[in-house]
Amino acid sequence: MNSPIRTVSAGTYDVLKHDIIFGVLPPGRKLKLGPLSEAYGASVSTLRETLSRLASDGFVRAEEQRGFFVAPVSAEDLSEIADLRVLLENSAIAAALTHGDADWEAGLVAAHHKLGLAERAMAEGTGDKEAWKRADWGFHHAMIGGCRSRQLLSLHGTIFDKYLRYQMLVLTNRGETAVAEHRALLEAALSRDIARTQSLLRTHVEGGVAHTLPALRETP
Amino acid sequence: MNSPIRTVSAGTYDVLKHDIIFGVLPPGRKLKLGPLSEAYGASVSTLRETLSRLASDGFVRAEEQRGFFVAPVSAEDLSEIADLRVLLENSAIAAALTHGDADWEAGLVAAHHKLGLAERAMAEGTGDKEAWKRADWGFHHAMIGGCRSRQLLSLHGTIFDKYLRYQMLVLTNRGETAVAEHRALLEAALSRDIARTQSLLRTHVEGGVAHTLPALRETP
DNA sequence: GGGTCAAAAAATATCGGAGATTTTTGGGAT
DNA sequence: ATCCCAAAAATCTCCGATATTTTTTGACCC
Repeated sequence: MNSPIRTVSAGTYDVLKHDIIFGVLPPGRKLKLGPLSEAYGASVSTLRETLSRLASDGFVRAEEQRGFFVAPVSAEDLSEIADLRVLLENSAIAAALTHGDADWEAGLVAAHHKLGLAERAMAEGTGDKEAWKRADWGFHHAMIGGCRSRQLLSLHGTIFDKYLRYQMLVLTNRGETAVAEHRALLEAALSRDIARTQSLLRTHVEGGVAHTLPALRETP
Repeated sequence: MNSPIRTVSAGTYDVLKHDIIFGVLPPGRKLKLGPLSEAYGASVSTLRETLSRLASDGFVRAEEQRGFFVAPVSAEDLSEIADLRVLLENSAIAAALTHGDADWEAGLVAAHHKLGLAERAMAEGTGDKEAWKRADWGFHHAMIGGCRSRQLLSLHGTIFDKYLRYQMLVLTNRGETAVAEHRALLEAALSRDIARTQSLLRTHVEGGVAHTLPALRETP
């Protein structure tokens, strides 16, 4: 086993990003360097580096001479992010369904199985919200993993995380509907039906947005 | 007049990004913190912050414990970036041609006029390569400016800059061809012909790639 | 000649503090 | 009560120094 001697910066980046996505640090929250330094065990200089990176990714807003804030949320922003996710993910789907080999199919089936376990656990109340969403990411990422474009995968990853933050924010579980959509996506992908897979994805994402938007308006 | 009291960090970010895009710092070049600190007039800590941001944007590669490097280039990478540019820009074009108002049309015509001046100056040998490319960016950005999605515009801006680096790297000027393509793009956009504008853009970008790829293989 | 290993050199990652800027506080006038 | 302004507090920005890691050097052995 190789021991990943992570740097402090990389470590706090992960934790901070996680805390933003999963709502520990709510949208708009002022990120004061002093307190954060203590809370996350990194010096102010290191934290600035981390926050600058998160600002580049769009999870943090940096205002010169005024500091850092958790990126705000809005209905328009969610709508833009969802549109971009569909655009990028559908483009990747077209490429992946064209180029995908046996390994890709195997990985996709495996990821769907894990997702199924997580979804069942959630339905029974024994699940972990975070593990569930990680499995969700795993499934979608396995599907587009065969697209052969690092740039596209990288962009999609960032957009997916932004989309995920909105989902975690309102904490909605579409239960059976999402389960059925995931199964349909798997089948369409395995049968290499690009148009159908893309159409299912669009429905999948738009369904999630429709579920999220009302709850979002309550707590802006 | 608002006084732009920029921070050192923001300033070096701009200069560094510029130097990468315009080839002052060639692909793969090791970015040693000490020398850079002297050259760009910022301390090591501040430079780290800047380089981290550029790494997030994809212009710099950061390897833990080993430092920073200018992002490498490759034919595959260019191909991916060009595909993404077409995907994002065409999506924005559809929205902009749907929503664009009088201000949008006026801005587009103005940007095209400026681009024409810059192109003519280049043809006569009196032009500045950098100003020319800025005008190019101005035109394409004016076209998609009416798309109403900040997220999309932001992503497109980054991808455009990456594409631009490849163009500057091989220093090719397609002259008359590009001029004609820009005029055709303007006319198609003003007549709100989405499909035609998108088709023209794809040709425009793929033409640029075709011109860039051969020269790229010579100096990898 | 080529490979190995340890010490030296170089470069990075991190920290704490000094100086500059913004925000808050609180007294006094309208 | 509200507004204004100066002083104080809080905060950000930046730098130089220290600790840790990687790379280079070169002596030694096979």
